[in-house]
Amino acid sequence: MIPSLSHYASVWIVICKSVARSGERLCPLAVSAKDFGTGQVVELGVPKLLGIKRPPYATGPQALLVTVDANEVIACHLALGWRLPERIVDLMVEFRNSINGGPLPMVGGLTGVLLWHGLPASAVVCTGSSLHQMRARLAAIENLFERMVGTLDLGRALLRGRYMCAVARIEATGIPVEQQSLVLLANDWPAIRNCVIGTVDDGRGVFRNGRLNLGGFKTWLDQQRIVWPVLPLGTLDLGDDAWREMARLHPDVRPFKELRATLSWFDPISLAIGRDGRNRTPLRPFASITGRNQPSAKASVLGSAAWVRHLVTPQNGRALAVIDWDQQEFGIAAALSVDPAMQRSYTSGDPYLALAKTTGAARADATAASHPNVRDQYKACALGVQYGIGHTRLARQLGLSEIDARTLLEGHRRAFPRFWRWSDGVETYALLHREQQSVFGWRRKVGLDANPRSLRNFPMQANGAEMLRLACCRVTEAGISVCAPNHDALMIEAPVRDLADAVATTQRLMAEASEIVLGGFTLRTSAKAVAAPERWSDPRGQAVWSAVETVLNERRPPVHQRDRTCSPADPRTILLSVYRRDT
DNA sequence: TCTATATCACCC
DNA sequence: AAACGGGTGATATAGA
Repeated sequence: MIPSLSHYASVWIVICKSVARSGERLCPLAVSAKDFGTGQVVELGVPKLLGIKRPPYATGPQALLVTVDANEVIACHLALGWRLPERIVDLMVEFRNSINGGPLPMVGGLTGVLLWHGLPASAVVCTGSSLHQMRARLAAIENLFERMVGTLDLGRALLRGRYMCAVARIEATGIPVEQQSLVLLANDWPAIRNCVIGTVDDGRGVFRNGRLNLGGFKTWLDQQRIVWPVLPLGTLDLGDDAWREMARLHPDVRPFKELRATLSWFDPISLAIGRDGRNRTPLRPFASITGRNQPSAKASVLGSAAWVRHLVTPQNGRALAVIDWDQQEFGIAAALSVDPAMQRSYTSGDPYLALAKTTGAARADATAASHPNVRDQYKACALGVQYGIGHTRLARQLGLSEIDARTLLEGHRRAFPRFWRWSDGVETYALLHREQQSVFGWRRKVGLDANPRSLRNFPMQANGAEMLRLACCRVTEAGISVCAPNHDALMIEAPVRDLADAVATTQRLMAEASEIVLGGFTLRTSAKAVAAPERWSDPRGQAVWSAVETVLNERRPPVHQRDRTCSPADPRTILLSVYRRDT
């Protein structure tokens, strides 16, 4: 046995074969495992697998499980009712961590990793019986483990493996969506979309043929006496910033802004909805350079335009809550830079106003209500600094002169000098060591041509991801149903009477996760909840949702029919599966 | 005609 | 040369 593994009673290589239709829970087909010490092999296939009540290998703290898709293995455990492994290492995740930020293998999957390490890969791509393929995979993974084990940071690899348990649980839970509206949308989206456009446009000719009609838009702007930002060539600036700013200044612009996403790419058929009406998408953990999850945007209701979240509705007797860290990245920067002024700003509860006060732009007795504009400017400044914004873009974003934007940024530098020294150090360290890493060892290789703004942002984003992963672990391990993580937030679900407790527990665990990642500095959280039969709502998507709902209501069956279709004996889910695109 | 790249939407 | 980080994805355009 390899020395670093000597205190494990057993080390098992485990692989699974499974199928997962879009939106459905994963379905196990086969499990193969090999005892790394003794060479004993266990092979379970379909019907036998389903009759076995416990895994054919140890799962306690003395047993180490090694795999290349921990999520799949754990999902199989969940589907089979097996207890979950307490110590699991995912070699694909560890490989990704070892090369992250540098060039990727030419080939994806296990094959690419084997080739990268100069190990034979032909056996895992060869055709043959299912059992033969499983054996070839198992042998290849054993080789790979022998090659990688010396370089593994086992403690941190186990933390990432623990997160995979949370991922499998969350993916199995999914987000409840209200199916009648979804079925109506999926059934006739092009027509409904046109009706929604018509409702929002209301005869003004701003939209035509499903897209913004420039002539009609200009006419409407003239009528409204709205002066729209113009690009150097004289054409209207239809970029994101211009829309956002104009929507803020002119409420009538907002519905048009919200409509743009709907027109350009939303398609209800693409949402991955299971027959039980839950939105399940692979979270794709560690898919981004910073270690964030990266679920498919089109398959998830959380990845679509904000109005789509109005489909999220808890089932009867249940309730949902979203809990997010307040100003997470600002808080991380304050903690890691150990900037006392920045930490005081965070702790004050309103970092942006606190910054304005520190610079002298607002008096000590100012409030968000009394100084909304000053607060907005310092908010944009503080958020922009996290991404390394320059004065030109800040000026454009806020409609200020470049001089004024410089003054804002200079105020940030004077208010938080320790943060700026730390940020300089982050960039210097990354370029010197050609590497960055989060507090628990999510690494990124750095080239000398790296974008300095990316280097300076990495600690905030990567440690934010670390914090979210730890929270996912602790909240799911506390027995709370987590529907989805969302970068700085968790969506949880519980029976209505239990929700308050679940929210309180989640908030406590998220606060503790922030302390663990940030060395004692606590981040606040905020919660928003909704109970059945109410639907989730998002102010950003309100206008388009209202139009969608108006169109849908004309198409809903009359109430006496609706009662029938809602009864358990006649599940609407059958309808839904008809419209769902097969994988 | 197909693929690579760029642009512009959205999310955090 | 660009000057706001990390992504997904649809669509348009350029080039083989």
